[in-house]
Amino acid sequence: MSPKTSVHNADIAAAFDEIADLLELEGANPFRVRAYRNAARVVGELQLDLAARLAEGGELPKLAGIGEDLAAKIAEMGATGRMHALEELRTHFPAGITELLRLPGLGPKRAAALHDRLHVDSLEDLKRAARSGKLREIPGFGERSEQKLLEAVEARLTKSRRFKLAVAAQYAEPLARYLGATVAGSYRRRKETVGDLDFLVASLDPAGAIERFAGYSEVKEVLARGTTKASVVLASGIQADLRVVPPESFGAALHYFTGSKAHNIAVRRLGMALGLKVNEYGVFRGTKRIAGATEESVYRAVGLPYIEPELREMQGELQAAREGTLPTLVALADLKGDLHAHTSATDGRNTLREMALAAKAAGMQYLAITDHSRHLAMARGLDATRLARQGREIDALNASLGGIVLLKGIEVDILEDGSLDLPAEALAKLDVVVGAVHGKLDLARDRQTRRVLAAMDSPHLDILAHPTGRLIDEREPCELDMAAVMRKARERGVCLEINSQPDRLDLNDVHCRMARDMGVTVSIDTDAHSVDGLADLRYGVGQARRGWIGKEQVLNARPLAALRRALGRKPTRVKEAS
DNA sequence: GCCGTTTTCGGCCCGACTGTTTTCAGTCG
Repeated sequence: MSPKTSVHNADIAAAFDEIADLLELEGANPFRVRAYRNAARVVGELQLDLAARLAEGGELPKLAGIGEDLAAKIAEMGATGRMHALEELRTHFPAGITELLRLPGLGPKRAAALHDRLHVDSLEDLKRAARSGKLREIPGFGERSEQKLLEAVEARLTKSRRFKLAVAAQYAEPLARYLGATVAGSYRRRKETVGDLDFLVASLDPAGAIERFAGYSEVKEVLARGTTKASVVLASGIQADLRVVPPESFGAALHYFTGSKAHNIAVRRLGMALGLKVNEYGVFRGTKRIAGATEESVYRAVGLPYIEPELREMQGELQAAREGTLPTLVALADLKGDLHAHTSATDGRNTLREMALAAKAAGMQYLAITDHSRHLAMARGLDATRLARQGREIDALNASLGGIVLLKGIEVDILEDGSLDLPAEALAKLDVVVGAVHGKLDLARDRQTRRVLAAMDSPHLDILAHPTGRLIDEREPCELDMAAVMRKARERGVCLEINSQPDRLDLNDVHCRMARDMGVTVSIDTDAHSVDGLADLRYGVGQARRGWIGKEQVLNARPLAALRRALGRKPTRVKEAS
């Protein structure tokens, strides 16, 4: 087989991560492990498709943290679809062992102990061992960790496998291009994770389209194959369905396969009330097709204006459509800049200058540099002195670069008592202060809420970053009274961030809608840790759109002058935090 | 395993927290 096109950056990243896991279990040199982890992150974030580049006979670009050895492993995987070193390592351990490491509170040392002493090799094994009370008998474990692990493993086992939107995109986009297809389903609705991929092709030659689909180089297994539809599993494990319809049905089919199911049912019901039949082939009066070539025509036939895919969740969109009050959703092109980004001064990988040039190339008017503050030791967070020095560097760059303005900022830690991790004098000199909770994510709800509300009472805080701290499928959101946070945000003129990192998407869609309904301004930011991270903005935009948010409610949809006015005009402190 | 040399070896972001220990290893960010 020629798997050249079937390897994506996400696959290479996953292989490196798995090697890192297995090396850790073996007790390998931690710096070697870190090299693999770092490489996984670099490759995973990269916008350039490495295997495609290699397949075209191109050279691997020089990437920071990828030396001779790792480059050879990437090349091997690009050429063969496999990585020998990984397969060799796998033979040292049972297959399920790495999923244990994904559990919070379980690292390589204790996972190895479980394996060695209890033969726990999978989530199922762990559940049994924890239930039988055997875990607590192992040194390093106790009653409490037994209980916590049991909860974690049960939560994990009840979740079906879904792919994060940005990962799914790596598989969906090349296949859509290959087929000349549109991706429908929850992918088109920009849900944060997707279960499978739905492709739609308008063609008078369905057999040819099906043939081409089944012959795609990444197809691992053909589950079903008919004359107008087929289902396959791709090498990545994601299921892909193709439906082929004639052009006159394309809009109806696109509507049908975009969903959500509840939205479709409601639209069909509207049609029925008008004596119409709505299905994936069109809108029919009796046997006469009266609409279906475009989605607009389908909606028009049932008496509605076009409804954007992100809104089709039965969250009031039909009523709003009837009343003519559908929102005009924010679009990527509306955003004028980014207010949360890191540099190599802390845990970013690119310099100030590189970030500035990349933001300019991406068409941004401004980019706020918001490195971490001192409390985040792991990131070598900035103290007031280093922050001031960075400010001078920014002044110099702003004087020399054209076409992009760097704003001076900080991602300041919100400490456990709600105070900010830098002195007020230092914060007062900045253009924008982004505050975030990093440690102590597991405080009880009332304490966590008090902490965040107190931080928002600071006259310096402009934006509350990734408000819940969740990591999709990895870490639960912290316990927070979001309604109280939103009320405080509105009262204090603090913006809530929609963090665009594909692992975060925090605020999530529900909270975005809440912010919209409560009139809270949001800021859609990348939290980029590299120049490639700037491209994640579209994922934040997707969540904002799912939350009905329009550009007037987005801080960084404002041009620079208006942004500066907004940042400078905060309500005065209303009352001290108690 | 990478990197940058002080050029072929030695350093590599490190402090806080937790539950377990009784002085700290493991985990996290």
